[in-house]
Amino acid sequence: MSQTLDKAYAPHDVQDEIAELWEEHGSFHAVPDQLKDPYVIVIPPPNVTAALHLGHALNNTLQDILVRHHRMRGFNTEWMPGTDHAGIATQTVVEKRVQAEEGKKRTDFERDEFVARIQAWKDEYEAHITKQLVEMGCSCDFDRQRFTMDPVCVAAVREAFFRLFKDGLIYRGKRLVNWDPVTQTALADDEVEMEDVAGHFWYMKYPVVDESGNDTGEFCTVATTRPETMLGDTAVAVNPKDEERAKFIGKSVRLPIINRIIPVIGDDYVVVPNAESDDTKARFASGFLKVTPAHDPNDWEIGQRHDLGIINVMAPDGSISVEHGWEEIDRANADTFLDELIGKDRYEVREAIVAWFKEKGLLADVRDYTHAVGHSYRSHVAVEPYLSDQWYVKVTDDRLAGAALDAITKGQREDSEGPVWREGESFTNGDGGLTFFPSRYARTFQTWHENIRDWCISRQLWWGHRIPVWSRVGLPAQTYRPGEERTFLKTLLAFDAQDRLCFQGAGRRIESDLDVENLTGDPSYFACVHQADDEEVIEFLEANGFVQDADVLDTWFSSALWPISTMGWPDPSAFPNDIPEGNALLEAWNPSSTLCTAREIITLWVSRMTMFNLYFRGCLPFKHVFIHAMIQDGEGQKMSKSLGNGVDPLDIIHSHGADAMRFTLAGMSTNTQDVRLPVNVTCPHTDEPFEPKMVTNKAGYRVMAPVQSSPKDPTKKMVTSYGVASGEAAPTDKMPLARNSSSKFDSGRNFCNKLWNAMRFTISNLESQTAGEKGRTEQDRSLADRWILSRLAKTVATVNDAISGYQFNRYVECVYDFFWRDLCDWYLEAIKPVVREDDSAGHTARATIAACLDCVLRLLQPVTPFVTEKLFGRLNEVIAHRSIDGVRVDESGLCIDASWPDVDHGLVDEVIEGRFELMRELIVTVRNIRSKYNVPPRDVVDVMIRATGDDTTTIESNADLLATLANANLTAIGSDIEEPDNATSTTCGAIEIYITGLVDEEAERELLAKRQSELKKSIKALAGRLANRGYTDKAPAHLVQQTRDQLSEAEAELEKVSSKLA
RNA sequence: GGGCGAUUAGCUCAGUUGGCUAGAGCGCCUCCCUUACAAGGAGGAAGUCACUGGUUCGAGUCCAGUAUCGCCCACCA
Repeated sequence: MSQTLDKAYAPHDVQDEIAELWEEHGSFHAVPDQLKDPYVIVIPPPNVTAALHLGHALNNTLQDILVRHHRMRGFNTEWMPGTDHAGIATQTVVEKRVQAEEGKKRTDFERDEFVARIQAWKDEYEAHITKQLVEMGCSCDFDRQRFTMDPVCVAAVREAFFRLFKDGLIYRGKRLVNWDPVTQTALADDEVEMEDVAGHFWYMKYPVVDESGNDTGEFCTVATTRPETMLGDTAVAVNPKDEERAKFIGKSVRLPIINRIIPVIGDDYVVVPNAESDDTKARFASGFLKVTPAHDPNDWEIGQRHDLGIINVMAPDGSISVEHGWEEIDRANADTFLDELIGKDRYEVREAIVAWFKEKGLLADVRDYTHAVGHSYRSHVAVEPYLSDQWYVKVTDDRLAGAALDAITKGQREDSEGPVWREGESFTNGDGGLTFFPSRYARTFQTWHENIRDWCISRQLWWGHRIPVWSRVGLPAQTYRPGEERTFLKTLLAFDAQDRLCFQGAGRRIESDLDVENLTGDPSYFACVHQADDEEVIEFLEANGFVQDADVLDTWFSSALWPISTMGWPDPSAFPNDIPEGNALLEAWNPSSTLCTAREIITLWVSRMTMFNLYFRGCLPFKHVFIHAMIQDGEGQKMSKSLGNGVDPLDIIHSHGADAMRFTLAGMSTNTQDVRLPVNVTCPHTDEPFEPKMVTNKAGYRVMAPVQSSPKDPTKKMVTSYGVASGEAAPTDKMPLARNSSSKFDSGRNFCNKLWNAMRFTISNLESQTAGEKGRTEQDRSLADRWILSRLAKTVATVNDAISGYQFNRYVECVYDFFWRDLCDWYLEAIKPVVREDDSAGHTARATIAACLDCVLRLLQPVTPFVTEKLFGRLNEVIAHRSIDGVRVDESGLCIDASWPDVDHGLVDEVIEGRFELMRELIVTVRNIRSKYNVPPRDVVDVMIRATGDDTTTIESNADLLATLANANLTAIGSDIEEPDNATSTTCGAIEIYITGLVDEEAERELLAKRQSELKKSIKALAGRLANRGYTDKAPAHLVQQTRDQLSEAEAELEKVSSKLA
């Protein structure tokens, strides 16, 4: 039944109803369809750490625009949603929450028990995120929603790990991790906070020795901020270019206290001292660098380059220890002073060592020095670089990084060699290479791969994919009888032959009997188990003293597989409930069409997906990478939960509606890299705005304090520390957070309302008349009809072009201009007198407006789906068949399933547009006069017009437009009109306008004088340009001609204006 | 330190192979509640396009440098 539309668009009355409608129709679901071209987007899975913020809202709005657009164009369209387990971030949040609410630490729980806690958090946030997506109107195929730890994804992770392990692309290596000695856990880089510390540079003298170990009397004076690590020094380095000190290279020094003889080596890394330098380091450097590979990342690198020894001098709690990697001989040779240091804290030892050097006369100098030191965000103590064993993916291999480089599309790769993908191994869809939008980001991708380092994939966490490797590492030494061991290994080989297991020993793969025979009693085998559920293999290993690695994989390992794990790779048939289509999914939808993401993730994610997809499936994960802007707050900081400045899209939906939010966000999506979005806070109970308080967050930025209102007293606002990132309270429970909003979204809301009312007007007119078959043909069209259809044809073309080039702001602005500035401001006003008439003009106007508005709804469906769907349904009730000559639109029950407008380019008519433009200028000129003379809106003015040629015909035959739009009655027109006495006169280009009955000399002179000065200025500029020989000779002929025309027109008008003033 | 980007109206931003007499939304000023819409309509004011040079007939647009700001990566003996 036909409903009446309310006077204003109320999003909340419409959104739920429309969302249900889409769900009933299953409009979001897709199955592979060979008859259609695929259009597939796999969502960048948001972290389950926290609710989505406006950055996600932008990301998802743009994806939804692409998806809805392609769906309407008839593509086999799939948008696959899901979430990421976000290892460290999620575990941290839950740890904080448990600590805050129960006062317990993670280590107070069993591993399984704590993982269950995290799982519960994940369930809660996954539900919230899904709700946010639904409310935003995202047309994701929720039937296929995935999570990075779902069984399908687990299977993919196991397969990928196993294959890489088997192919020698996963290996075990040493790495310095950020170690927190208090909580005794490793920290991710982003959990380390830099704090400036007022410390010292100590200059310590190491005696140089000769071949027999006797002091030569020379010294190398090293400069350090961390004297305590000297116990682990294994070299002193100098820069070979350092003329003064290079002579020491090749000599040796005796490390004080320890009496270890260590070499002096040459390495470019060392800074040459320079007291005048701008570089602080050069001013403080001594030229001799103590090298402690076990306790400093750079020293580690140097150690690798020079094959130096690695001596860890600390226990996990940060005390000095000789139990974690010392040679016995070092202890034996050391001074007894060492015994006094063992077991003491690193800072205590620092002072003791400095005192010792001073006492022995080996302390050359001490200088104050303030520098940044990494601190644990948890315990706030200085982080210790700590040596540990980790798993690595050898991404430096050509099969990974090399393949990713080759994937960059021709023209976006710097060295211009183009795609180097091998002959015969064409990309699945033959589309060429990986293409970035905007193209500059291809460079980020390229440089990353050119400088890539092996990827450390193990994390000391509980939440994530457990590393599928079993070993005896770290267990008490066992006795192995060689014979039994051989039998054991041969059993492993048998499993290997069945592809159920793969193992490495002594750093390489063991795959034959010969390898087994050659093993020389080193029991540190690493066995990778292929299938997660292969109990037989696991039991066998564990029965032989093997235990599974305690670590989990880096989150990005499973994310890297996202485009294929979501589709069931490697074996979809194992998951018939999740993927009933089997292999058809991967075949049809991998590679996907577009990855839509933010630039921060190019290295972490885009790179790894590309490498893995190419390696495992031989094709790209996606063909286009679209990088959109980052949303910043009003202070220019990135919007993120951890900074406490995130805004929940549901807040904006509350204040402005989902469509308004989407419309504004899409309109902000320019090709710049940052967008600022100032927000203000409203009280949740009254929506009254109030001034937010600014606070300093942990990163040292000034941010808006999150605000909550007290549940007892809604009018009382309280500033609290932000809930979500710090793991305090979920936004859905306890006290409601105050809502954020921003006037930026007003334009979107206003637009939706305008659309709503334009439709109300149109429908009322269509209802009042039979909306039949009349008026659809070309020949009955008026100037206004033809003009608006010409504009429509151009608009559709521009929209198509904008969307295919990911120019979302252009798309939105273009439809905005057409709908508001052309259709509403001019066309609707122009047809008002005729639109209700039962004549040819009326029929044509009705058919034209119905077709135009139908097209507007379709063009806008991708960006404002709710309001357009609602109005589309309403329009359907009034008139189902809306195609007219040149404009083809199908009859569809739902806008989401409707066809994209098909408009003949032949409707574009520049002559018609020129005529309408003439009328428009005329009307604006008359309005301008009316305004200056304060003529009341209802009063009709009489105008006489002097014009020539075509202009006369155009104006005469469109006098109705003048009457309707300027409330002006054309009394006379012609080339021979004489200026009446009782009239005010003005010019509009070559046309002269007299408005009779209006006489105000002063006002008229004022207007004319203003016009005169404008014309003079213009003439001066134009004439100046033409006087320049360079311009007339070299500029394109049509431009020169245009300038001449403009000049003569302006001169003619100036003459008229001046004569009136005279 | 390496890379990327920004600087245009009071605010937030457009301006895609140089042709601009520089635009939009919000805000501001004047008038209008005219039966689609006051979340609206008509009219208006407002910018040495960060600065300095260069290329060009012509620079907001291209090049070099300076200043300020932001992001990513690496790092801080």
